[in-house]
This record gives sequence, structure tokens and C-alpha cells, in this order.
Amino acid sequence: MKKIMIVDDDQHINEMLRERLTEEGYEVTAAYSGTEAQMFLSGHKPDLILLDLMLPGLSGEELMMQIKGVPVIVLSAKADIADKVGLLRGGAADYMTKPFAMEELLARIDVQLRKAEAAADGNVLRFQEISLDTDTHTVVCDGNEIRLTRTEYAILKLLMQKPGQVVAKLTILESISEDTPDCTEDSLKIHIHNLRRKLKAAVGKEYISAVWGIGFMLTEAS
Amino acid sequence: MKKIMIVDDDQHINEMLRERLTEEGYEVTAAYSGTEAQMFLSGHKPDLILLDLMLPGLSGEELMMQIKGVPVIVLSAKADIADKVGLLRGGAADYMTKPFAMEELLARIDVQLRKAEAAADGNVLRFQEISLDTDTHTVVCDGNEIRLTRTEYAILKLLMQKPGQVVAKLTILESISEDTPDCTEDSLKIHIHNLRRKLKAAVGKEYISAVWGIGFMLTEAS
DNA sequence: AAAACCGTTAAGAATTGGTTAAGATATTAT
DNA sequence: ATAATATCTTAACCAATTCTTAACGGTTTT
Repeated sequence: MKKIMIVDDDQHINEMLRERLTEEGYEVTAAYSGTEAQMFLSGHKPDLILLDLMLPGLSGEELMMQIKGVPVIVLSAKADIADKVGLLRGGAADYMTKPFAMEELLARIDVQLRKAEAAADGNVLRFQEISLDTDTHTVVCDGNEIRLTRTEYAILKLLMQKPGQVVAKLTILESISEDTPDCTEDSLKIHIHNLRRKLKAAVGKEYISAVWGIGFMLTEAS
Repeated sequence: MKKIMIVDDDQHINEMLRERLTEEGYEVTAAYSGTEAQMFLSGHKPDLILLDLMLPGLSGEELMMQIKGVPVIVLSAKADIADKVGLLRGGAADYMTKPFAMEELLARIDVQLRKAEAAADGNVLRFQEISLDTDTHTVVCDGNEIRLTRTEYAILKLLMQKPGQVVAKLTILESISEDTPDCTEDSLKIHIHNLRRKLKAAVGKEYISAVWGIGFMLTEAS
């Protein structure tokens, strides 16, 4: 569950935001002054901060300087462009002028959160209980990591990119020809066999089925 | 010099943008249709794309689906919120409605570019007890500074930029080829060896693990 | 029935990773 | 400029892993 912090001295706006964001499934913390926010942030790290600029105590600009590693969306009544420019250059992730449409704010929040997640997560292909992470180059099956060789990994990745579709033997050979130039249909046979063996050892299932004369594919078999 | 691509069929806007961005020191490429943009992108990779939605040929939305790894700022006459929401969720980095203020656009461009750079650059990279300062060019481990050679530093930096992710040997070689043009996989082997030795001398841990046939990565090993 | 294809097994060949040491190159100090 | 130092590359070796080849039996197509 993502944690969002609201920093705004306007009680009405603050509560409205909290209600709506809670509805959306976020864990919300509210602060009504810069110093209050500062205090909270010294001990916690939310995933995103909604920050009003006109704050009693520590100003929003000052607070922003101190925030590192958490995306900040600035909410402000100041509509003039000079401020926008300064803020965006100053490190704000995004900017919205009051009054704003709640739906747009939600969308922008979503963007910032997903961006942070994408940086941490990476690209993962999934097929039933198999997941293949192209960043860490690992394959996990039902929680257990499976050790695959370079070629086995390349083949499985190819199949998982087109789940349920036949991938021609020649396509596979071509695709892995950079790594293993002298791979023939004979050796491909072995790689497929080893792949099946390793997958079956992890979960007792057959995933890879052969299509006679054409190639191989992932299926939802038993 | 940062490369920006403009995709807009309105000749007036397109040229105005190009002029101003060129003034600002960007390298600008202009396209007047979706297909033209698509063609260019198949062979080039700009640092940022300004994309109009109403395009002849391939529509802006379709084009956006195909763009990966390059931030896109959408320029559109559509002002309604539903569109904004859809676009931001669909992968746009930012959104501006026409007519827009040039200064604000420049600021938002700046933000996106610096964001991409920050992801790659950063000042201090950390991984467990190792911290690498790109400003002072130093590596500190548990308080002790480690003396690394230029190449070792470059390799470690690369690995620390993607902690827990595999970095291909070829990627490493490419990345350090400026400093050491004739580095081969053989010599890379030695640099990794020396890096490991120095890190282990500082803290008794193994950080760098090999991924057979692919490359190396930082792991949370013992 | 013959030919082509798939699945399995085992063994030898080839590649890769880790290590060590020596020679080549670049950098710094004298 | 020369010497001293640091750094980088090459080579060789072993161990571990991975890849290919070959052979055999079963199945499907022609």
C-alpha cells in the first residue's frame, strides 16, 4: 500500500484530499505546517508528497529543498509562470494550480508512483507461476529460483514474450545465434529438454509443448 | 548536447519550437507526421520527444505506445481532463495544452531531461556499506576509503547504477571504452578480480557475482 | 514401409570464470 | 629527460559450466 503525505494548511482542502486518497486505497498522512511535515519526515518516508507552498512556519520552498528521494507534487494558488519554472527547476516532480480537478491529480499521482516503482522493479515477464526478470536475469517458479543457462534463458524468454503462440524453430535459432552461433536443431532439442526438466523439477507441470514440424510454444497444460 | 524531437503537423508551431529550442542549445529534429517520426526513431534515439496528438498517418497515441525509454511531453489542443488522465496513465511524462507558454514548456523540458540524467548520474551512489561519490571520484567502504583505478571505478559505478541487476560484459566494455579502448573480456576479468580483492580487503564480503555467459552484478551476498 | 520429426540419454568438446604472473603502457615524481 | 610508480593488457593454467554431437527408440506424416 502506497503512502502519501499531504502538506497543506488549508484544513478544507487537506481533509478533502485525505478522504479521496484514502478511498483510492492510499495510506495518507496529513500535516498542516512546514515544521510538522519536517518532523514527520525525519522519522518516516512516504512514497509521495503533496505540498502546498503557502505554509505557516517553514515555507514549502524551504521544505522542498530538504526532501530527497521522494517525488513532490506541488499544489499552489500561484498561477503565474515564473513560479512554475522555478519550482520545476527546483526539484518538484509535478505542479498543479488550485483549484484543480481531482481526477487529474489522481492521474498525476499515479504517474509519479509508477515511475518510482518502475525504477525499482524492472521488467518482468509472467506466465502462470513462472516469472522471468530481464533485469536480474533470473527465473522464479512458485517462489523458487531456477538456474538456467544462457541459452535456456534466451529460449524461455522468447517463448514467454509470445505466450500461447507458436515460435518457429528457425526463429529460436536465429534469436539465440548471437550467443551460440553453431546451435542446430539437434542441440535446440536438448536445450528444450533441459528447460522442461528444470521447470518440471520446480513445479510438476509441462509448460512447453511441441508443434509438429513448426516449433514450440507455452501452453496452459497440466 | 541534448537531442529533442518535435512531432507536430502544424508547420507554424513546429518551426517556432525548433527555433526557440535551438536557441536554448538543444539539437532539434522535426517531424511532421507520425510515420515520419516512426521512421526516424527506428534509427535514432533522442533524449526527449515533444508530441502532438493530432497527426496525419500514425496518430500520436499509437506512436506513444511504441516509444520506450524516451520521455514524451504531449502537446495537444484537447483540454479535457479525461484525455489528460488517459495520456498520463498511458506513459506520457508530461502534458501541456495549446496554447502554452514557452517558458513553462522549457521548464518542463528541463525537468524531464534532468530527471533522466539524475537517474544515470547522481552524486552519491550507495549499495550496502559501499558508497561511491561521483563528484569527488571516491569510494568509501565502512568509513575506509578504497583506492580504485580509473577502470575499476568506472566498472563499480556502472554496477552500482543498477544494483541487483545484471550488467552485460559487452555493456561494461562499451561503457569504459573511452578510457581504455583496448579492454577485452580477458582484461575485464582481471579488473573484476582486482575490484573484488579491494572490496573484500575493506569489508570481508563478496559483492560482485558473475552471471554465467552474461555479465556481472551486485548482490546482497554474504 | 519409409522418411521425417520428437524425446531421451550419455559423453566429449568448447566456452567461460577465477587466478597468477609477467610484459607493455601510461602516469607521476625527481 | 629520466627514473620510479602505477595501471593496463596479455598469456597461461585449472576448474566449472555449458554446448554440441551421436545414438537409439518412439511417433507422426507421406
